[in-house]
Amino acid sequence: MFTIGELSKRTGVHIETVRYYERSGILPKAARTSNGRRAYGTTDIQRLAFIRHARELGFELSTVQTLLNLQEHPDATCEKATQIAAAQLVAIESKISQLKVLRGELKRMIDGCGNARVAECRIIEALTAA
Amino acid sequence: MFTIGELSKRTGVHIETVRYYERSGILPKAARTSNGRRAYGTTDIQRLAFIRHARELGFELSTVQTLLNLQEHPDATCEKATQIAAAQLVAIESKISQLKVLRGELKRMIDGCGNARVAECRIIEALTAA
DNA sequence: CTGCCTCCTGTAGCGACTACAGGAGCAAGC
DNA sequence: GCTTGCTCCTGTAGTCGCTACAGGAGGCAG
Repeated sequence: MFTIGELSKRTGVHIETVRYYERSGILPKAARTSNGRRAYGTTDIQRLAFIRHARELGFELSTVQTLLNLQEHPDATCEKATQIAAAQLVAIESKISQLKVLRGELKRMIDGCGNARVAECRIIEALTAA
Repeated sequence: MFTIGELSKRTGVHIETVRYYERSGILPKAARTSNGRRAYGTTDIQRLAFIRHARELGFELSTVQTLLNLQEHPDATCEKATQIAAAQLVAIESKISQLKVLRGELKRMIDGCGNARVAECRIIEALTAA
């Protein structure tokens, strides 16, 4: 059993975020020591690490909740998990291609700008003319 | 002079967003007709289109504000604009490469999953083991 | 005159945190 | 024994950029 600070260090999740997770129900209400402090065990580390990794992959908290529910039913088929991951993949790919368009536009703007006066600035112009 | 609805249609910015922009100071307080409705002119379309385009490029509203200020001083050098655009380019590039990493990880997860039971699911496993 | 459309203000909600304020407990050092 | 400083607690409000109401007024067409 260790403290919230320890849990935070071991998972890289801020203390306040841990408390937020508990409040929003994605982490169960933590056990308490006699003096009212939250006490965590290895199960909690695992769950929090799962959440963190899923969040890093861009899953929303509600989706992470679904994935956690799946994890707790090892005998079910993992169709749903595949479906969720596939949807996320599509979302990420569309975000990538969208960002690439923006990158192109920004590059053109910057290249076109001779660092002269604002009046002739390609960057401002590009935004104005849009 | 036209209404907020007209302005909205012409720029593709939602009415409520226009009012939000006014509230937050990035658009000046609109002129009003005798019956209290907001009245806009071509200058407003231009400013709003500028904002919209800049937002689409991922600039934050406060940065858009800075760019608008620049636009209003045509005789200044556009160093600052270049600097802002360059910073945005860096941010977008880092986001792209980060997303590519995630894409790779998601792909591997999905490929590894044979749609069997959750217990053997590569997706859940990948998240758990992280 | 009855709908219906647009507009108005003001406030609250979203997602996922983040940042306090104000207070309690506990260990170490003087 | 007392101070200092650390971690912890709760509760609330702020962030960003909208978005979504509620509740009401004006105006036009059938």
